[in-house]
Amino acid sequence: MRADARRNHERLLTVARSAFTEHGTDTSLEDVARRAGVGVGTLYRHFPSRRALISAVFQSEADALVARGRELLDAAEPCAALLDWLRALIGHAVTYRGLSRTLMTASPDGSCELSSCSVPVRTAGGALLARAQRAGSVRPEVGIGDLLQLTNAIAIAAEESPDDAGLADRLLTLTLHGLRPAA
Amino acid sequence: MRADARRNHERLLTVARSAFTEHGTDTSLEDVARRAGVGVGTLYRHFPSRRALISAVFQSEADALVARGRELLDAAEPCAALLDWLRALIGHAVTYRGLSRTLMTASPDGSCELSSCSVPVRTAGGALLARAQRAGSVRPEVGIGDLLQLTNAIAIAAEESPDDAGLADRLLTLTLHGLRPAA
DNA sequence: ACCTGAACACCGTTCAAGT
DNA sequence: ACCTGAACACCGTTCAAGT
Repeated sequence: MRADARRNHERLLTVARSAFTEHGTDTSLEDVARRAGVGVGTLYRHFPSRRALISAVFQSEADALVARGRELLDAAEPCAALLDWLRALIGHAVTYRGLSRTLMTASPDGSCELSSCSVPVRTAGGALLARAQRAGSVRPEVGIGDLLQLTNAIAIAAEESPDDAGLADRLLTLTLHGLRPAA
Repeated sequence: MRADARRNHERLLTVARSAFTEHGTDTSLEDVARRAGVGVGTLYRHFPSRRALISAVFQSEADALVARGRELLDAAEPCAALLDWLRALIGHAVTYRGLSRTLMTASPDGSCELSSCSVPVRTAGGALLARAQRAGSVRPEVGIGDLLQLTNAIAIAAEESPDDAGLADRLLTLTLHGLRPAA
């Protein structure tokens, strides 16, 4: 890659990250290009679709989530570890408004642009869930796919109610109660 | 209201209803106007915003939900009645893709265009929830606001996974488990 | 090899002119 | 009193021309 191309690539990522934080992932791509000091065409050359750009921006957060998941596998309380991790997931989703929506549409197999983010995240969550299930603190019939969809749904609810700061946590707690096996 | 104005109003409602069913509530308003045989300006005269149009279309479903809620207040099992009603709510939301999103942003007080729909629905749900709580089958600290936000969130997850027909039901079941008081 | 930005298509919304 | 549709603003995406 040519030096200027590489610089443009990185500039676009930086600008896109802050634009997504400020205005959500639906922000104007024209605006991103302008703020990065490049033509729109250059943006499309580097990131052929909005999803590709979102994916690239989210990649580092996804890595962090996977790393956090690995740490939490050693935590004392498997169920609390799972909750912590889901909270972290929601935190990322709320930072980039609209991300949850994009993640929800990412198919579980590796077929779309978001797979490089969503598949490892899914795997990390799956490990935490399985551990909590082995410990008997989560119902065995719950799947990681369902749990992630529900968590993303909660993130969307939180995005839409910015004035209710505790909502996501309350809904997550409710969900966690639902995960516990019947007595 | 003049006769032609009344006819236009009804035509717009009919067309909007089917357009929302086909393409979701994000459908092109220009298209709705065209299919109704009126100019765009006429659409805006009758419904000054997209939300106003959505609200008008949803009004009759909201009425139906309220009626269903009243019936279910006499059902034998308070908790099962609540579940039935939430399922019905999700059904409406899935029919009009995007509706849940709009409903989620409707404030609980009567301040926005959607209040004429959302407030009565909220009240109906609140009655069913309160009954289940009095019967001791739902945790007392859960509020109707949180429950509706979560239900709408589940509806969004279902919309985004059209290939997984059972998703909404599974997530709703999970939630209902969470509502049960700790043993 | 990469970049630019004009060009095209599309949509939401408004408003002057018409009936 | 109501309707029409052209006009404006905005955005996503493509591609011919430039370096």
